[in-house]
Amino acid sequence: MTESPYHHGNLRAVLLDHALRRVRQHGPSALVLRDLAKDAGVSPAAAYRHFDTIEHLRAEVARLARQELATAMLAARNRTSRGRNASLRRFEAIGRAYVRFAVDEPGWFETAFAKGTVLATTREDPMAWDVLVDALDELVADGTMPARYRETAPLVAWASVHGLGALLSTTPHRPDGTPVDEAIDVVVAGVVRALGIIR
Amino acid sequence: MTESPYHHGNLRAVLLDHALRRVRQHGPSALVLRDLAKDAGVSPAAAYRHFDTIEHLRAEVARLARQELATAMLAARNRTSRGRNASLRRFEAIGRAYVRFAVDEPGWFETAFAKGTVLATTREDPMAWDVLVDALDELVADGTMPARYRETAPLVAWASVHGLGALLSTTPHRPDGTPVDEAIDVVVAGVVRALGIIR
DNA sequence: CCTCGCATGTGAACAGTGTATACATTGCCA
DNA sequence: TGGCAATGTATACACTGTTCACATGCGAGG
Repeated sequence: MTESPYHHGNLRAVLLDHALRRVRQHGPSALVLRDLAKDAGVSPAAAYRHFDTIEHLRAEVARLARQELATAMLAARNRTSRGRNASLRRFEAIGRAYVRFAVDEPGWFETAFAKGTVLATTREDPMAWDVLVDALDELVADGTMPARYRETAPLVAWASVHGLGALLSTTPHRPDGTPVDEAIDVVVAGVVRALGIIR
Repeated sequence: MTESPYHHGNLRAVLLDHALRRVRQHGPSALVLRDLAKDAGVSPAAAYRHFDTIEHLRAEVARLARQELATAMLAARNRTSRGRNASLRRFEAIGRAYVRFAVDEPGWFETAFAKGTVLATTREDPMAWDVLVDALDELVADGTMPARYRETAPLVAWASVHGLGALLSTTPHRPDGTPVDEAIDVVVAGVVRALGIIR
């Protein structure tokens, strides 16, 4: 495959793949049309057969980045062992994974939430949101979390981890400040208290 | 003043002023050198006598935007009446002001925390950070907040309001979701609980 | 007071962007 | 098999940031 110069068939996917790779290493600003075209061995104008404008391409890459985030959260969730306090440990693992993703993959994280790319966070790709909601339902179901906080819990939890993630991925890690892992523990513990959970 | 084409003396300040104005209305992407030069009635190259590169200009504009944020927080703090629970109401007012700034001035908020412009949030311009820390000290001093949470409180509070602000200013306000004011109330209440404060 | 030096601004150019348009190629289907 | 719609090319254009040689004028030292 990938022989004929014309019609190699999946140019759209190839462009997105290279975009995701570039953005991962060098951030959203590394997403430049002509470079992607060169990566794919194609003329710059060819991209316009698949994306009306580069903003549309950018939006799609952002969606894929958000998908990566959801995958990381889900993986962390499934990595958690069963047993005592499993629901709480799962919930904490998800939160930690969110911030970890922001720190370990700053390029993807920044891309995921770049202005103009998010049309409706919870509507369009409910994956990450659903992972959170399911974890919260579990907490209520086994009595770990008071039901009265259930309604507001998603926003409280999401704001906290998103804020920490944004701060840690934007600000270069200062050697004097709190180490990353401690910061994560602190914020996750804060969320747990905010949800009325007593350990 | 502003007569001689050459050496109008405060070009640097004028450029920053126009940049702040443009960025306020149309976001960070509206910061284009040639337009700023045109605004100031000056050749594009003139800017290079005051800024090595546009990134330096951007960084300075970001600093000014963060200063606006701190000013808004301080104003909200001082607008709070004295009386019963004054320290808590002040603290809440500060948090609300942070998110309100993100919602009401998305251009400035986004500019303030754009990647690469924040060298060390808490170090470089401690204004906003200090406002928060002072409010927390007050809470501990009058016994509203347990002292054991004092150390981790700044990070918990900051992450929450910054996260909500980032989400609300990035995501266009969806008519179906929680109204902005309710979202703010929910998150602020969450922070209060996370800090072990019982109303 | 004058003059010369240095800070500041100008003009023209260049490389790198996204994008539009006219044209070329190919796969597919009637 | 012939033609047509989908896909890719070549070229050009407007708009970025940036550089460099040159122009200007303010202010300090004779």
